Amino acid sequence: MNKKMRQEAIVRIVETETISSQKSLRKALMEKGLSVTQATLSRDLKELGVIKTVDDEGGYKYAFRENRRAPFFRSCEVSGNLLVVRTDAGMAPAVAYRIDEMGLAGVLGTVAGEDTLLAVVADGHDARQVRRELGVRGGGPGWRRNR
Amino acid sequence: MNKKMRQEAIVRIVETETISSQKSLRKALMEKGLSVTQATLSRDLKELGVIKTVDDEGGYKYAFRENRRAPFFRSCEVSGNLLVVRTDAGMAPAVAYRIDEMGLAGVLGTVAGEDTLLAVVADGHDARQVRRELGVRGGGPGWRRNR
DNA sequence: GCGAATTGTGTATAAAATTGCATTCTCCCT
DNA sequence: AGGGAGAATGCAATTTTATACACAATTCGC
Repeated sequence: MNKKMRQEAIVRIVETETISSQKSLRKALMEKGLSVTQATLSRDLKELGVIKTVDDEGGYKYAFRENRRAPFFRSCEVSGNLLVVRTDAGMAPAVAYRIDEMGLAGVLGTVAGEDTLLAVVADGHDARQVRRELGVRGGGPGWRRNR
Repeated sequence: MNKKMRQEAIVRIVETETISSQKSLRKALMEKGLSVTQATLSRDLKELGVIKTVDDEGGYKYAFRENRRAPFFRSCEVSGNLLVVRTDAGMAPAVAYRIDEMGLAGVLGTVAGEDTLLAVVADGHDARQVRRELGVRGGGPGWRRNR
């Protein structure tokens, strides 16, 4: 998929270069052979949690917002009535706890290992729908770790 | 001096209300009897380090750029050779894991309950220093810096 | 107190970001 | 394979934000 590659490229660029407008980010992507409109960048940045901050010496610069949703979240797939959620090592119990806490109607319960957890979806509920309710966007590891 | 008052008002508004454009911030200031142009707000926000972030439910919202701690992190106090870290419910193991992962020289080990964890600091190391290394900002709420 | 330098602000405008809408692409289900 | 639901995206228009310039206010050295 293309969105994924593009967003990965954006992550890299934002991390390594000083970018201060979507236009110049677009240019940087062009140079990597990725063509995209500025509107899409606006959406990507929102999705990735990239914000325009003020750097210490008075300029504007894009950066990742901290407080990202769940830094430890890796991916979430559907299999039958199960959600298989992968997390950073050791984080599965915490994520499971959070899911339980949300009290989604369709979730019967969760069981967590170290970096994987299963959420069991009730008969009559759509696992895919539950996944959506969990707020899982683009599926895969678009979610970035802490540093 | 008026700038000071105005900026204090801005701080208060940004902290307490959900503002997502300079125009609506301007309106909020109007209601407090402070009249100012959008251009000045742009400059004020830059100066105060207020940025437009993406909130958890997909909207834009102004916030201070300094408030950058993990959402699950609540507080961290020092007592003797212990760090007592409070977290959101269920998150303590995950946080403990992260601290272990950092491999700080002064940390002998951690033990986590549900929303609290202890990190044991080795003799000869300063717990306060370790706390700093964990990236915990200076004491108490309301913390903010302006260069 | 007086001029020079610095700082603050408004106006107008340029630059940047967001969004409604239409279209296309991708899965997933039968 | 075919169809339908969502997701992704471009385009265009709009909204939002930043800044160049001019001028007023304040501060600082004397």
